Amino acid sequence: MEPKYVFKRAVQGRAVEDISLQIEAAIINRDFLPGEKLPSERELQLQFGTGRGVVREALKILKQKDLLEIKKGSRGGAFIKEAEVEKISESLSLFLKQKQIDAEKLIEFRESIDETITVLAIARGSREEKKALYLKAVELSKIISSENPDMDMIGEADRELNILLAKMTKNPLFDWIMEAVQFGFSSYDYALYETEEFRRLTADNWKNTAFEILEGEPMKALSYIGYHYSLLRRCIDKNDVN
Amino acid sequence: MEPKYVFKRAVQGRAVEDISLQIEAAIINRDFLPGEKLPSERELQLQFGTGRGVVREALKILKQKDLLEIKKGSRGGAFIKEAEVEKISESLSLFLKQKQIDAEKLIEFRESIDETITVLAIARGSREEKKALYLKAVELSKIISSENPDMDMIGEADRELNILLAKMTKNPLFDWIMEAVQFGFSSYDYALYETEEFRRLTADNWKNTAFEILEGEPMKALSYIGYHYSLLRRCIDKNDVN
DNA sequence: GTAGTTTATTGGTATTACCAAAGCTTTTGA
DNA sequence: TCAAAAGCTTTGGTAATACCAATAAACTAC
Repeated sequence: MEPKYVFKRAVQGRAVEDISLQIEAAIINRDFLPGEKLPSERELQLQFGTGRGVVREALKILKQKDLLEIKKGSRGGAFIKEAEVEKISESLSLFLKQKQIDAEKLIEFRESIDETITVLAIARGSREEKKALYLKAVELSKIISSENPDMDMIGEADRELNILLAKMTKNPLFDWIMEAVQFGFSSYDYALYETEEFRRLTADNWKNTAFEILEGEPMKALSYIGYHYSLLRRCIDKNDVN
Repeated sequence: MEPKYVFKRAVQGRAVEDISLQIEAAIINRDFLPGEKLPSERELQLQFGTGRGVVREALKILKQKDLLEIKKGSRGGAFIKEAEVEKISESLSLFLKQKQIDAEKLIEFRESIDETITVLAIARGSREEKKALYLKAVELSKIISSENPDMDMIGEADRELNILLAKMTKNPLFDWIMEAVQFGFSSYDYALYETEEFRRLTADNWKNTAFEILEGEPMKALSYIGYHYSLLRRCIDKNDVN
């Protein structure tokens, strides 16, 4: 069987770049659909008229761009991947990490985004989603009132709450931004759950927020959101020696 | 001279991943500062105890992540790079393309950010900055009322207005995000300036917005911001055949 | 028919050799 | 004396080859 798609010979001297661009273009152009498989490395090597090494380097780039998923073994290969927010936010969070942003700037930013998200979530979230959010908040409360609360579970629950909320906006951009700021800066959030007092206050506040979202009360929900960040600020101020 | 930093041997079977993670960690951890150079590929190969191929694949990944800049020749090598917003917008725009996100989602997102930016800009921008913003808005008006308005100049002025505004927040996150979402999708903004009618309305509106910011009137400024996006939406609706 | 074994495919790694670009050093020539 | 040119050296870029390792399908024995 002849290949479904034939690539052009790569230009010498910048073969890796050329190859990755050709493949990327083909994907964007929907010549390969998500789930489909690229030819094997050995086959690509022939089509591009290069060594296998450059093909591999190109594939690694595309994998990093979250365009490909690579599987080993028989019937393995490079599969076109459906882009996911998680991977995209990674690049933003990496950027933020490198820029060493201070806590207050980040909190301010997140708070503003969170307000919009909350309003949209109330407007667009389905009743099921709102219930799920509330249940997750209750779950967080339970984890926290247990004897020896597992910090990892708490962090995970907090993260999931934020993600659930962002998803309810039905706008992937909010997903993206929330994932990103959280991805790199969960450390700040952990601060909220370190002392018993803040732990309880925060969990209760999440429950209240989720409740008002369920009730469809934007102003009340927003006031709880504000309280959340006010708690966070107090925590950071106490902990940080900066 | 012995190397400044020594990496650990890479684990067999996922050497590329391991190497790229080790180097990334070292960069994030500031073991290498922007502008500094990693050891040569042949040196890294020794430190990681691997072949040169995997080192190269790892470096390509980090280059794609915008962490490295690679130069050929004597005194060449992999240099640690100062992260730039462009890369974020690139990956964001790739994501939006792949997901086929429609304009409305983008507008919605930008509008919400813009509102916060405006409020913060009024609160934190210096009088000089506010004046500069207003002057830039006047300049845009002038460009537009000229005989044959240069679309590139218009686009540039619009972009600068947004940047000025974002800078006034004194929070770089707003800067970055605005740039990121604007960069990839300036095409939509251009739509606003295509017909003579919208061109004038938009420019006037910018002037009004800047004026209210100068006056320190957040509510009035916000209402103009809202009008800006309402104009944008009408434009897109008219132009887009989707 | 099912469990275990073999085998073919495909990505992962190592090695080696050579090319190409770019900076540095030496030579050349006025 | 000094500047242009030639050559040298370092370092990334590419090719070719061989072998390892994982995986799924085909096969075999019971």
